[in-house]
Amino acid sequence: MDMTIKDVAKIAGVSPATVSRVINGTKPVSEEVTKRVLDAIEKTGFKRNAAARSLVVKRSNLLGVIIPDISNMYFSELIKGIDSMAHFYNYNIILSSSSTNENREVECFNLLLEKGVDGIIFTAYRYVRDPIYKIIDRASIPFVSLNRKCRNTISIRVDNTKESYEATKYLIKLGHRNIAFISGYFDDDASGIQRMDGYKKALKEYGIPIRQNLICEGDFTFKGGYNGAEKLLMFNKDITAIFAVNDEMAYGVMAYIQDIGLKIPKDISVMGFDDVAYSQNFRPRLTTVHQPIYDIGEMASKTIIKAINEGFREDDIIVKGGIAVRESTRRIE
Amino acid sequence: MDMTIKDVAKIAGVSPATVSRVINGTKPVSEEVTKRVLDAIEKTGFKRNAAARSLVVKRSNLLGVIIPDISNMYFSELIKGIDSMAHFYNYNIILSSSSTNENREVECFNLLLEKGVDGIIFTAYRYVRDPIYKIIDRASIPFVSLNRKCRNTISIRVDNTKESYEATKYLIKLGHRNIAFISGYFDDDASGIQRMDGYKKALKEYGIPIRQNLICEGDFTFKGGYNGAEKLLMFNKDITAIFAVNDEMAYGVMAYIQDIGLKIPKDISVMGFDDVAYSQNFRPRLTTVHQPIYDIGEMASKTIIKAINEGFREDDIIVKGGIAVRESTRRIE
DNA sequence: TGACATTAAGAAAGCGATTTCCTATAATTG
DNA sequence: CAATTATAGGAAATCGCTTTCTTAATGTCA
Repeated sequence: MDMTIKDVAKIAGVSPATVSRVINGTKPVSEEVTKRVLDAIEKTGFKRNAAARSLVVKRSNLLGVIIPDISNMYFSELIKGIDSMAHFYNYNIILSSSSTNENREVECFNLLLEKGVDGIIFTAYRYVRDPIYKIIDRASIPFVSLNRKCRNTISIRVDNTKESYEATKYLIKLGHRNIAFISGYFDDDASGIQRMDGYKKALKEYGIPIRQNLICEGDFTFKGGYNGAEKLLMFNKDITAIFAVNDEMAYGVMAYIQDIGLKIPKDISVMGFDDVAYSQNFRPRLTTVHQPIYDIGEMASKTIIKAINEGFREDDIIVKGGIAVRESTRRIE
Repeated sequence: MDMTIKDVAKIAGVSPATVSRVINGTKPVSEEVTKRVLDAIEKTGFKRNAAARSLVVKRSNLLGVIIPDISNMYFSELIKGIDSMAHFYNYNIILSSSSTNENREVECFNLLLEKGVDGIIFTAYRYVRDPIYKIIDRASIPFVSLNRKCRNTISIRVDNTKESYEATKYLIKLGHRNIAFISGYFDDDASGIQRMDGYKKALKEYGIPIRQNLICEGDFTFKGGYNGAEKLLMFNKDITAIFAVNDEMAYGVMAYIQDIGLKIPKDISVMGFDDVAYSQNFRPRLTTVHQPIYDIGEMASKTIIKAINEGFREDDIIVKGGIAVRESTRRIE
């Protein structure tokens, strides 16, 4: 049923080697023979068998992508960028949702490795620990880690501390003093914690005391933001601004504020982080730290493909962020 | 560098065949030998080469997934379901964004076929035409088409006409008579058009004249919804409800309404379609036609894997929807 | 105890491509 | 024009695994 290169060769009256040469352009083939081969391919609808091919060329033109939750806008935009650039370079991506589960994450790495991907782009959920480091160190392909520095790996990320520092400073300059913060997991070892560092640094710089009860642990979900806001506002009536460590939580915060009948930004200013697509759309539009998410995705693909071809395995690329000022924050006296 | 089954065999002091049997459990191997093989695998970090394997077993355990835009919430939830169930059955998914481009769509099919996927799940962007039918008819793997009936293919979908009819009826029963409709593309041949049919059917049934200027062509994007609302409300001051053919456009509609200072649902009711995750979150919460998106994804995986194993290629599965009543609609006199 | 059935493990073929090595023909050159 | 060099295309090896076909060893039964 499915045609092989031999079938095509027979029909075109040439050897399989010649068919291969026509397809890949690896060696000159006369015009006349080329035409015969092309015709045979067209006629048979032949598609070369990728398994057989990668067995000999030792490349699959497949990129593995591991992310915690594909239905999170941040990740879907990222993937869109990754896929687009991968496609440009003739790669396809194998997607693997690690959920929010470390074992599953390890499983994803192993599965992708077994599938013979040429490289893996991943965003670790919470931390990167020994089992994953062991896999990375053993494997012979390059890895790109997004949003987190990671040994033996190419990392691409914004300067979380700095961006968060700037965002906090922006709120302070608007006159806010009682700025609450909804973080990621306290035992996270990357973006969440770094963003908290930036927040604290800005407060310190302006001589504003860090109040532990204005800092609330979050989980990057809408509900986490909602609950965080509830907890914060219930006990701290003086809060004038809330800075959430990602946009999804910021929208949760806004929902709570709206639910208790307050207005944004009149009563409370809200600042997010990430600048996912809907933050420019949904009302009120969110003031947030902009990450060029799609571009980071594209960069990840481009970089890993370069790494595959040139053989390097480590780098640390910082991309620029910036504050997208929109409607959810305002100046106060 | 990378270990092969031969290396493992040598270290364990057995033949490659035996190693294969231990890994796959295809034939009994004595306990003692099994242990030696397992140890060797552990020690070497051996991962079997998927290319070599699928070359002989003629299966890749890979599912192709083609969707127009992964950064659209509807599709990302879908993919989450697909991936989750695929993982359960030991499959991985290769994702391919077709963008909103027919040529690219065809390319995606061909690329996935070449990669040797065992089946393809797709959501066509606008219509399915000859080039794609040709591919489907020629291929020896099963296809699942989401949200659209399609020849020689297993389709899974909600009854768009019926659900849309019910939604419109719901608005009518709330007292609305001047119900505007923002459709998909007018030349779409599936969900968009079917949803419009349902809308018209309900109006007819209640003796409400269909006013062509209350129907506006949309494109499934936020901006499309926003612009549509603008166009509709600019010229038809009597509109009391707007029914958009998907949630993203419904949020665009709501944004426009808010921007001109009107209130939802006090001044205008808004109805969506799809019930993506954020529709339960963002305020005001959207009243919308519920599709069990994640479940449809799971079902797609399960069904296609069954089709792969049992060899069938055609079916038409209708899943139940229903109206999720929330905050964006209200009763009027 | 001899004949037969069972069982574990090895040898070797084969999956469908690519690629190296080789040959036959055409082209080039002194 | 003979000798050398280019060039197109074929034959066969190879990639790493699975699987069929054997074989040797053990167990069973009359």
